[in-house]
Amino acid sequence: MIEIEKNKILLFASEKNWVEGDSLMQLKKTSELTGMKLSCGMPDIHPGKGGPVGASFICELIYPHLIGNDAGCGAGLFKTSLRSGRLKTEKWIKKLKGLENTPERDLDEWMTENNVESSDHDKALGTIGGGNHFAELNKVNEIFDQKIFEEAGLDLKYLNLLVHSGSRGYGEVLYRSHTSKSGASPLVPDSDDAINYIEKQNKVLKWAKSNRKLIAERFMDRLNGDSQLITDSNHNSIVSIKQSEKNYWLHRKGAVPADDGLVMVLGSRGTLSYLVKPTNDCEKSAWSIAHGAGRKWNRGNCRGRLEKKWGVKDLERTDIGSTVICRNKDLLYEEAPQAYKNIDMVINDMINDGLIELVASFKPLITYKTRKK
DNA sequence: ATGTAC
Repeated sequence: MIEIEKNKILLFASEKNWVEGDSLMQLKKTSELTGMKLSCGMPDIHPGKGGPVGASFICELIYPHLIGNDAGCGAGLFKTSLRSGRLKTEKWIKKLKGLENTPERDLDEWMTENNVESSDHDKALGTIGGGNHFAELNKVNEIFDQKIFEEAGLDLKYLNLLVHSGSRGYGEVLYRSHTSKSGASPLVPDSDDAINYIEKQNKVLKWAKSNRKLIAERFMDRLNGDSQLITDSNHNSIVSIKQSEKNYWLHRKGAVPADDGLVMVLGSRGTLSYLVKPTNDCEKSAWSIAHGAGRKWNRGNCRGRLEKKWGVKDLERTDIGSTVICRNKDLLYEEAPQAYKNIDMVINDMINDGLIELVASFKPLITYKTRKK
């Protein structure tokens, strides 16, 4: 951990972890906002639109623009009924299609069964979305803590599904409800607007979690199997916390709660992802840990940097042997493993700072993004 | 990131 400003700005990264300068400038700028008590950069910090991605903030006020338009975005890990000893990868790839479309099943029934409140965004429920979102079938690669692994409900003999998605248009509407008239200005806690915003946000967070569950079910419908939730954590949210009898608002942007069970730290599609157990020492990082490898290149650079050396066919197959389903060519390049930092650096930094213990690692087999051009 | 924008 590097103390950029004593008790005010902390960076949970080692000296050898390359961190883009712009993201540190953003971290500093954010720390100067009115009411900001503590700003923490995670080891996967990189520049974002309203502030850095991969950061947690403890603040007296509420700043929606720091969270952005995808509140509730997160990752869910599901155990599937597919045996890991019987891979039918080619057959599965053929069967996986249409996940970007409105669900074919009876949504009303599903929403009732799963306690999802109806909203203007029902049609998007169960769809993956764009950007870095995906649904990925994976295989346990290594178990570091057998006891926690088993207690979590995982089993080496079965494949798992990792779903990274968010709140789709619902979060966008929430974001705009504040920023269209108030921009980057804060909400004052206990004001009607603040209460209303947080209430709406909490609905959005629930919706996004349900979205991941339905994506998992739709994915497994196509492979004639089922899925069982192991752990789900969002990485874009604002929650209230109490510290020495005072109320604060904990903002997490591309950072995962460290006080709510096991967490999947996402690699790129060409590397392992890690299931970790946050430690009680995470108080020092505002009860937050990194959400993934973190971008190395911004989206606009990727195709230009990679196209000469790697074609579509190359990128559809990763070094780790997994297959990527992504018919959108720009997106295929934007989300190439090369565009991300090394997940092992992020994991090692967190271990060395005492933030996490490893439970298991997972190797991707099929990463579904979109069949639409 | 987004039922994507002048």
